[in-house]
Amino acid sequence: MAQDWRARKRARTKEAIQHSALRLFLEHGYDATTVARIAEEAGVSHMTFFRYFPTKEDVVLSDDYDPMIEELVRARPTSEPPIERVRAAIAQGLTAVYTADQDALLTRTRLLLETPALRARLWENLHATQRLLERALDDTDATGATAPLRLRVIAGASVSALTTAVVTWAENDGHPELPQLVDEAFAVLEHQLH
Amino acid sequence: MAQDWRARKRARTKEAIQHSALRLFLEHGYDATTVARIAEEAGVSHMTFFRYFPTKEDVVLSDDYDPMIEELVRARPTSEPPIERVRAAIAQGLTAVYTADQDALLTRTRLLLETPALRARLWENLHATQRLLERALDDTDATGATAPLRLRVIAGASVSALTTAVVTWAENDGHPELPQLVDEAFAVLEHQLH
DNA sequence: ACCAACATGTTAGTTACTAACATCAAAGGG
DNA sequence: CCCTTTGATGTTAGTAACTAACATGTTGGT
Repeated sequence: MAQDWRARKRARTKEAIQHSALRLFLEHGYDATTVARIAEEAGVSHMTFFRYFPTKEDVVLSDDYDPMIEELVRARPTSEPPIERVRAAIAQGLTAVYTADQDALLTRTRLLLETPALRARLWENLHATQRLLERALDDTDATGATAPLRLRVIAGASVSALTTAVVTWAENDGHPELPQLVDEAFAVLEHQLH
Repeated sequence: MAQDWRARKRARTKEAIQHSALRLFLEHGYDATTVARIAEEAGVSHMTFFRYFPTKEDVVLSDDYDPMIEELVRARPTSEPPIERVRAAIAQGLTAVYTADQDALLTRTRLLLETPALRARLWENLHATQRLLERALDDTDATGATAPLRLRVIAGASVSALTTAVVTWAENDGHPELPQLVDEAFAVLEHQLH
């Protein structure tokens, strides 16, 4: 097939850029690394960089956890309380990611938290995840209407708990294990709020 | 005094810049308004702009709610459960701000939510507020140590509930009243999580 | 062999933001 | 009343992220 060759080449180029970028970011820092330098390192022009990543930040931020989480949440029975659906889905998805890429996840999280420009975009991504959870939890999904306040608050609290766990995990150099921290964070939400 | 004259002049210049900026943002949009144009409108050079606001975003984002919230939280008796301290403090501070600047608050919130660059920075500010709450709630404040996970989760959930309420309020053109929405959001956290 | 599609390069912008130096006005001491 | 110092502002010249327009090559189908 024709498309296959194209797709593979695109994927290779994208990975090359991402790889070079992360290498340079870790070695010299995010701000000190220019897009031109990344492009040079990856053997492309700086325009090619922007064809693959709309902004410099996206090289670090792009991941595809959101679709996975959405599927997992929708897969949980609607008879469960919403917070339980989210907790279980995140626990499930997280262990998959965690066992596979633990070290990479820690390095990337550190870079994200250390770099102001990346932090800002990261928080915005989290609020996008919140909106995604709202839609996934809302069965009466009238395709455009916003979810009721209760579901929005639950989605927000869940994202916040997850974030707090990840931040704490990174600040403590990866101890204790992230899935355990996430469990503890949700336990606080569910039983220790007062 | 000498300082008074200086301080007043600085304050006037700052307000002039902020005022011109908001006017232009509302009229032509954030991205379509250049810093140079704002400076011209305010009758200063573009460098003066950056001496008062480190970035273009800060013209819209700078407010001083955080110190107020911190004081109010610390003022609540430590015998109360943490979430109740935060809820009460926010309710208290909010009604003050709300009754005084309701319209301005709505306009500004709309602008913030409509503009991607501002949204990103806004979410980051909220996470700064979360860290502030963590410190305010932590009595054993060992000046550098991070708060225990329980308090971090509570602080995060509180900020998230407040944010969700504000966003919902702005999306519904200011109905119902913001303080009521905030109350409802915290009620969900405290009694409707399962 | 030729044509269409697509990835890439080149070039020339715009704009946020920084740094170095100049200017000007007011403050305060002699 | 001058003179020095200090703080606010302007000017100029840069850097770097991003955009738009157009050119070039490379691949796949006919």
